[in-house]
Amino acid sequence: MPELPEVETVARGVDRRVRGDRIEQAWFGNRPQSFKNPPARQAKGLAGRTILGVHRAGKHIVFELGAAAGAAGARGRNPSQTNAPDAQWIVHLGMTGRLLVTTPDAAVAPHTHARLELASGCELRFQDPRRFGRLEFRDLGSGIAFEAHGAEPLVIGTREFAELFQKRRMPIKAALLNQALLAGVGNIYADESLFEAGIRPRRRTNRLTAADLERLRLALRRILQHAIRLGGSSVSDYVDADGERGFFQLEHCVYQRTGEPCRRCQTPIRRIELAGRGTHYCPNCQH
DNA sequence: CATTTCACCTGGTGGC
DNA sequence: TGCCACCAGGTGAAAT
Repeated sequence: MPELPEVETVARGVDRRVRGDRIEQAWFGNRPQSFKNPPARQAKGLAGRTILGVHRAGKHIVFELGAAAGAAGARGRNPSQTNAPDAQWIVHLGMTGRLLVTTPDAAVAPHTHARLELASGCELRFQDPRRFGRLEFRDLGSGIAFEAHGAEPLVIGTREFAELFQKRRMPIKAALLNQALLAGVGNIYADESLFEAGIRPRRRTNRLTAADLERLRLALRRILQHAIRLGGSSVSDYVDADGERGFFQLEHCVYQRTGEPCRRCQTPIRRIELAGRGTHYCPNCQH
């Protein structure tokens, strides 16, 4: 399932392939739950725009878009010399979303909900069988720029991280999954970072010491960075923008290893349900 | 207000 | 071999 490392990998791959390209036209499907605003409006807003760059914010992929070229610039306004974006396209992959750069003649996979034809001849395709993903177009002339609600786990410092959790009483794993606190952590990396930090998932956040929280912050950062280097975790059907799988699933210590021996102490990994999610930990290494 | 639960989805899996 | 119940989980709304 796409979490921060997977989304980062996709965003980098897409950026490398489409930065500077122009969207000739866009085709959208009609499954309403895939769209935060009407697909016809998204298609119209995207057509003709230039892709200035693509980056990740939390679990979202943000396309920064420049004004439609050509005719639009002729009308008195400066043919915007600046690279300031005037629109954004925001992609959330949900559980099973894929964002792929393909050739136009590649077979269109089932559950493809959007296709962007680019001036270079490539196509950018969004497919999502389970439809937990979301597509959103924002015109920055009339709306506000996208912002992830939570802090970036790779950037946040010691004090700010501790302040996020010290006042709350929920289990630490539930807090890690809360995107309004930290943006980008999902089920895999919550379990793996709690193992690395030696903290049980049910521990209440306000009962954690400053040392616990700092170990957790560093564990999160180390694991997320390592996972990004390995192209993310391909546990179900995750692939990057070129259709390639990641390799971090080979290094999981607890996630989906129920009953298997802990890599550190050989104790069987235990599975519980927490916040409605399968949760995995080592009863010996985590306290 | 803070926290917990549940519905939304479909492909893959395991049991019979 | 076929059929079906069940599970996976990110998010936001509803419930507690």
